[in-house]
Amino acid sequence: MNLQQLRFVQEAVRRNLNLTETARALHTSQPGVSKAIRELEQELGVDLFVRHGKRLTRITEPGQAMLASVESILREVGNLKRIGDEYAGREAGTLSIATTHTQARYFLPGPVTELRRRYPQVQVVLHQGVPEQVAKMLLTEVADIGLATEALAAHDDLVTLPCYEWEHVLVVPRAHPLAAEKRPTLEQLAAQTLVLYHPTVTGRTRIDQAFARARLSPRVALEAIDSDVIKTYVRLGLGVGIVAAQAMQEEARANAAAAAPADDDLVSVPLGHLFGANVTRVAFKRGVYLRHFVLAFAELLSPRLNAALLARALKGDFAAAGDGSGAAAEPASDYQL
Amino acid sequence: MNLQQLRFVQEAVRRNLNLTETARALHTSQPGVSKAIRELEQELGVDLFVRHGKRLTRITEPGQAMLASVESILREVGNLKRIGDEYAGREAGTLSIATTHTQARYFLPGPVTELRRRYPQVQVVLHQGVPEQVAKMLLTEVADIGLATEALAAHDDLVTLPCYEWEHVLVVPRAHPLAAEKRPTLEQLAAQTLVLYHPTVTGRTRIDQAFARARLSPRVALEAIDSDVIKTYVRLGLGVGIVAAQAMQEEARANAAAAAPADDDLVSVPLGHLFGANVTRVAFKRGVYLRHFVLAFAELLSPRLNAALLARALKGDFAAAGDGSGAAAEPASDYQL
DNA sequence: TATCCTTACGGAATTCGTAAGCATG
DNA sequence: CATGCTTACGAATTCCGTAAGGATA
Repeated sequence: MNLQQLRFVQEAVRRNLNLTETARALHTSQPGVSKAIRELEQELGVDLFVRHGKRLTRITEPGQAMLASVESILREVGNLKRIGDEYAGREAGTLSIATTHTQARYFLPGPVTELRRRYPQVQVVLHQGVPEQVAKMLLTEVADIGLATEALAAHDDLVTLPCYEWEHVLVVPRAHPLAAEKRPTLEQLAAQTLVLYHPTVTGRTRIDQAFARARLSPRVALEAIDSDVIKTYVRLGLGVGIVAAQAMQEEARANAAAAAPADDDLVSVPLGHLFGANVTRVAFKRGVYLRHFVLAFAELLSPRLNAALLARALKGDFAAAGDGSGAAAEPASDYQL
Repeated sequence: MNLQQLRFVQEAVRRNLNLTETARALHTSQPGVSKAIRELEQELGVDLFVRHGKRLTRITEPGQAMLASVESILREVGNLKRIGDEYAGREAGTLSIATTHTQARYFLPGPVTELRRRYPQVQVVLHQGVPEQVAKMLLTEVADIGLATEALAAHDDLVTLPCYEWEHVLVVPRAHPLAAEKRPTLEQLAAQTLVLYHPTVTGRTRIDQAFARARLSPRVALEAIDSDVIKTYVRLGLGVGIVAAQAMQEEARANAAAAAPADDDLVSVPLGHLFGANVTRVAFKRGVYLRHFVLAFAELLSPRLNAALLARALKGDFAAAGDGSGAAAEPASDYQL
C-alpha cells in the first residue's frame, strides 16, 4: 500500500469514478491509475469499485467504508506538510479563501488588506463560487477557509462559526416612489418588478419564503449572482433591486457626502423587518491543521472571533451547529457552552 | 513522503529514539531507517528529532505536533487492512486480547470458549500484563480489546465500558478462626499476616486505601501478581489472603458439592463491605476499526454490552469517562446519556 | 464509433541491503 | 571501546510512461 494509490482512489471518487479524468487531475497517466487501484484492491483483498465490463460504475460497500479512512489519511498527510511549513519558519505561504461574490466584493477587502499588511509574504487566493461550491472547496481542501451565508452549516465535516449579521435592502433610484418609504411592505414590493439574486446565493431563499408566506408572487425581471449586476440593471430601470446591505455601503457614503445628489443615484431602504437577519459564517474543514496566518485572518473577520474561541470550535467543543435549514442560525448559541 | 517513513518515525518514538532497535523491530536495516527519517525531515523542511552529534536525544516541537498526524495515518492504514479482511469474507482472523491474570484465568475462559465455538476460524491470542501494559498494548494496536480493572479509563485514546463488578474476598483454610466470621472488620484483618496482590494489579490500591483510612498498617507476608499464587501460599500457612471473588468460584463450587470438606480446603469470606465494589472494564483504542468477531466477543463479556451500545461508545457518544482515579466508577453513568 | 479501462512492455527512479566511517558516553 | 547514527555504493525492485487491445453506450 502506498499513498499514491490512496490519492488515486480519493480522486477517482471525486471524479465520479472516471479514471481518465482522475489521471489528468493528478498529472499522471491513466493506465498508471488503473493499475495502482487494481493493485490496491488486490492487496486489500476486496474490490473498491464495481466494474461493468471495463467501466467503473459504483463504489462497493467495503470501498465506501474504506473511503473514510482514505480521506482521513490524506488529510493528515496534508497536515504534516502544513505543520512543516509552519515550523520551517516559512512566513511565506498561501491563504486560500473560498467565498461568494458578496463577501469577496464588499466584506473581504478590509480583512485581506490587513492580512497582507501583517504577512506581506503570504499570497492570498480568492476562490469565488456559490455557497455549495464554497463548501466543496473546503471539503476538497482547495481552500483553507470559507465564508458564506448559506450551506456551510449543513456539512458535518465543516466547522463553522458566525461572523457577522446583515439584512437585505431595497435598491432604487432616488427619484423612485419607494425611496422615501421608511418601512416598505411585502405588498408594496410585490407590486414592483424585482431584480434579485440567483436562488443559490445570498439569502435569496429567505426572500422567496417571505413572499410565499404572504401568498404573494412577485414578478422577477432578472436574477443575478452578484450585487453589482443587480445595481446596474436597477439603474437601467429594469426594476427595483434587493441586495445585501453591505453592497450599498459605498453608495450610502457617497450620498451622505454629496451636496446635491443626482436623481438617478441609487439609494437603499432597509428590509430587515421583512426578510429577517442573515448570518454570514466562516468555515473550516474539520481536522485540517491551520497555519497561524489562517487563524489570524479568521480573527480579522469579526471582533467576536478570537484565538481561544477558534481553538475550541476546531477541537469540536461546540457540537455540530447545523440546524438543517442552514439559514436561520442564532450566532449567540454557538458561543454559549 | 511514504508510509514506510512514517512507520519508522512512529516506531522510533516508541523505542525511545533508538534507531537500531527500531530497525530490528520492523525487520529492516538500521541505515535504511536512518536515511528514511532524514529524507522525511528534508521533505517536510523541519527536523523531527534533536540530534546530539550522531545520537537522537529528543523529539522536536514540530516533531511532536506531527506525531499525532503520523499516528492517525498509520491507525487508518491498519483500519484499511482490517476492513479488507472483514469484507473479504475471511472468517479467519486473529482476536488479540490484552488482559490481566485474574481476567484471563477466571473470567475469560467462558467468553473465549463461546467465541471459539461461534468462530472456529478465529485464532485467539491472550496477552497478559499489568493494567498499564494492557493499556499500552491497546494503544500500540498489539491488542484489539483489553480487559482490566484499573488504568484503562485514564487514557484519552481508549474507549472503555464497564463489564462487570466484583468484590474482594478473604481466603483462609476452613479451620482458620476467620472462616466463620460473616463480616470481618479491618482490625481483624490487620491482626493477621496478609498475602496480597502486587500493588499494580486487581484493586490492591483499594485495599491499601481502606487500611490507610483506618490508620492501620497490616503486615504483608507476600505480594503476588496472580490469585493462584496467593492461594498456594495461604494453603502453606503463610498468612490469610485477599483475592478477587471470581478467583474463589471453583473452591466455592467444590465446597458446596463435597459431603465432608477437608480442614485445609480454602474457603472465602466476602469483603465488599470493607473494600467496596470494583468494576472491570473492557477497552478499545479510539478510532480503530473493529472486526465483527471483536464486537461479538465484547458482547459475550457482559449482558449489559450490546452492539448498539458499543457502536455509540466507539462513535464517541459517551464523553471520556475517565474520572482520573480510574478506580471508582459507577457503571450506570456510562450508559445513561 | 467514441469513450474509457486493461494489459504489455521497457527505461528510469527508487528502495534497501551491506560495508565502512565516525561521534558519543 | 562498545554503542549507535551516518554516508557510500550497488543490486533488485518498483514505478510510470507509451503503445496496443477490448468492452461499453
